[in-house]
Amino acid sequence: MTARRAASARATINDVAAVAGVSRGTVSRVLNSEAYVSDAARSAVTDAISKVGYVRNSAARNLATRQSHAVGLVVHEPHSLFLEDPNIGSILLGINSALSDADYQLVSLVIDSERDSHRVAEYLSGGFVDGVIIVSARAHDPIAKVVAELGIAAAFVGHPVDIEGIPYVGIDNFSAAKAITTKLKETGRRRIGMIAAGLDRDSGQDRMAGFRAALGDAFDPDLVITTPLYAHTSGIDGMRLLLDRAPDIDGVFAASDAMAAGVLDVLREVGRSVPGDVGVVGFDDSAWATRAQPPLSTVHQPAGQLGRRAAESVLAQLRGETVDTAGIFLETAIVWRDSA
Amino acid sequence: MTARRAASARATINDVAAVAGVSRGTVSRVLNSEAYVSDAARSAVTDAISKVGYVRNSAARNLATRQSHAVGLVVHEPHSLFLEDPNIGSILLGINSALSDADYQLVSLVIDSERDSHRVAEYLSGGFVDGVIIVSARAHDPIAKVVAELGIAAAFVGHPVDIEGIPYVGIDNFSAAKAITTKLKETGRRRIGMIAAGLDRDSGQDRMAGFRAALGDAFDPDLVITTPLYAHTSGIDGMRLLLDRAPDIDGVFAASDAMAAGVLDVLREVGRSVPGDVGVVGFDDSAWATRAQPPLSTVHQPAGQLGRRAAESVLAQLRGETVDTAGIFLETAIVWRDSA
DNA sequence: TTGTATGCGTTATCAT
DNA sequence: ATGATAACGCATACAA
Repeated sequence: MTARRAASARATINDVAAVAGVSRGTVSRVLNSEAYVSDAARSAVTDAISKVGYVRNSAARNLATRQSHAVGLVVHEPHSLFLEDPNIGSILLGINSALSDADYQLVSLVIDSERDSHRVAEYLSGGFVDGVIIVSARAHDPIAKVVAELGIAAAFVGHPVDIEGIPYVGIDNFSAAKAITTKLKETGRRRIGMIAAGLDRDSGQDRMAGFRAALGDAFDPDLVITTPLYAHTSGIDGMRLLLDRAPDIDGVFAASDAMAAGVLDVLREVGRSVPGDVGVVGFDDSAWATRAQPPLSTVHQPAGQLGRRAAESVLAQLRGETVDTAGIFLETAIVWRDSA
Repeated sequence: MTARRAASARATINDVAAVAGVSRGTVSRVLNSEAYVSDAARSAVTDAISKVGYVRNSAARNLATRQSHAVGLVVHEPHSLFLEDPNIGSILLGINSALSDADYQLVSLVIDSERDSHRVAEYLSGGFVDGVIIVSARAHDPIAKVVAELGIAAAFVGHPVDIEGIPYVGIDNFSAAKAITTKLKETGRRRIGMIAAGLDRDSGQDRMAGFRAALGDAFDPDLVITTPLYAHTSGIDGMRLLLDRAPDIDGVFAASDAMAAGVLDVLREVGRSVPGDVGVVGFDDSAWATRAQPPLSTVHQPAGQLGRRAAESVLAQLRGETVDTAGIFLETAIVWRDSA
């Protein structure tokens, strides 16, 4: 057996109009639920629609309205994002949910190569989408720049440090980091270190600042290890360094659960108990946190809401509303488990 | 500061034609790299294109050609898939890569509600996409049925048990399961159990059959625990049951790494060493495998290739080629680590 | 090799 | 409240 292509001719508005005994204009009006349609005409049209099995042709509609009824989601570095970022899935679901409610289609634009980057840039300027959502852009992001210059409706999830004038939604990383560090301190720790990452984004900077604020005078810059990636291996390397610099360390704040898991591995390796000898806290409340031994105390991010709010911002812009670009910050919650 | 909407009028083929001093037809020809265009005309057109900053309007093109140059990826159960399935990210990347090469746009259609399901079904019949790829459909999947009836170009990643006539690409679950079970047996184990899942798909059935085939006469149906989900908790529950039924068990094949990790947790809890007392093997070669203590011996899936081949099948159908629907099976590899 | 004319299926404008 | 009719921007068959 072999596969075949689509066939059957599709019904058009003309067919519907003919069956309903009205004009195309009237059909179009009921399709777009406009006013000024008689009940008789309306029911005749809806009957005809189901009778001929009409479904509207989007290409023609997009051409006529100059809108695509689609919103793009730009996904950079898909490898690290899809395989490492614990929140991306929930963010995507939140976006889809909001868009779905408004009958917009989500189009995922994944950038996995230089070629993709060009294609997507062209895609965005080509009218394929009415708006765009960008997740975790880095500084000097070329696509983000294109979007800013184009003036297309857009929103960021997470805020790139070098782009202004585009609304964004994120969490208050500073307060969250400060809160969990404070809680860690309150378990009686005296020498607390941090493994910081992603300093090329606001989020990374703010987590570090929150840590520092929580410690106040007790803050020791030597006890802060910085690393580019939020990866498991970064946690391992970071903890080794920390142990070198301060053998008497008794508390660690890792800026991600993945890194915190690495910290745990090193601690087990050198025979220090958790939370007995050392208290460890993470960030994200990802699968890493529940999987770890012991399960991690960490910061929960409202990932789904992050996506939903970003989508709603784009939708509002599309409706012509004026949107504040100051940034929306969603509440986080501390989840206290057994690692501290 | 406030955000604004798109503005600037876009250049059309007419503008290009005017600047280049040729007709629209000629411009269209060089755009589609057809033959019968003089070098002079071609270079004049390309110059004009960059001069006026022309980018083609897809809606108009789609309307004229009656094609969308887009392929949909239907993603069901996004929660479990994005949050649990270790391979979905790589599959998506493989699809995108193949589509990108052919200048097709990937459109992710996520189904997260009844409403989504209807929208997507309509979307598919509405000419928004030329083809569709469906990942891990279950039996009685409504979307899969719509696709089958529509006769639209399509391919499955993984094979739903009740749909015929649509090409699919997957791995040889039977052989893979048989191979890793055999290898586990060869480490000297005598009482080997299995935790099976996803029996509503070919993949789940085949893994169980492979396990049985590897054991031959030593196969004991009492040592096979079946569970619907490939989840971590399923592994925990399954291992407890197994321990009840066969306290002398010394080997376990879990049908996913997530479940194998659960097995490990239970074993640690009851004080049995791995791989000393019990040898454990998983399936997927996901992050679970490397994160586990000890790291899991498991079956590696060529996830990226899975996606790529499915996309290529759809592309071939779109070119009008006849495609075999017998199923394509990709090679797996055993990754031997420390858990057995 | 190139230009012209027509059609793709909607929406939107203007009469009626 | 409804019906004609003109865009929308491109591809393409046909003529030249």
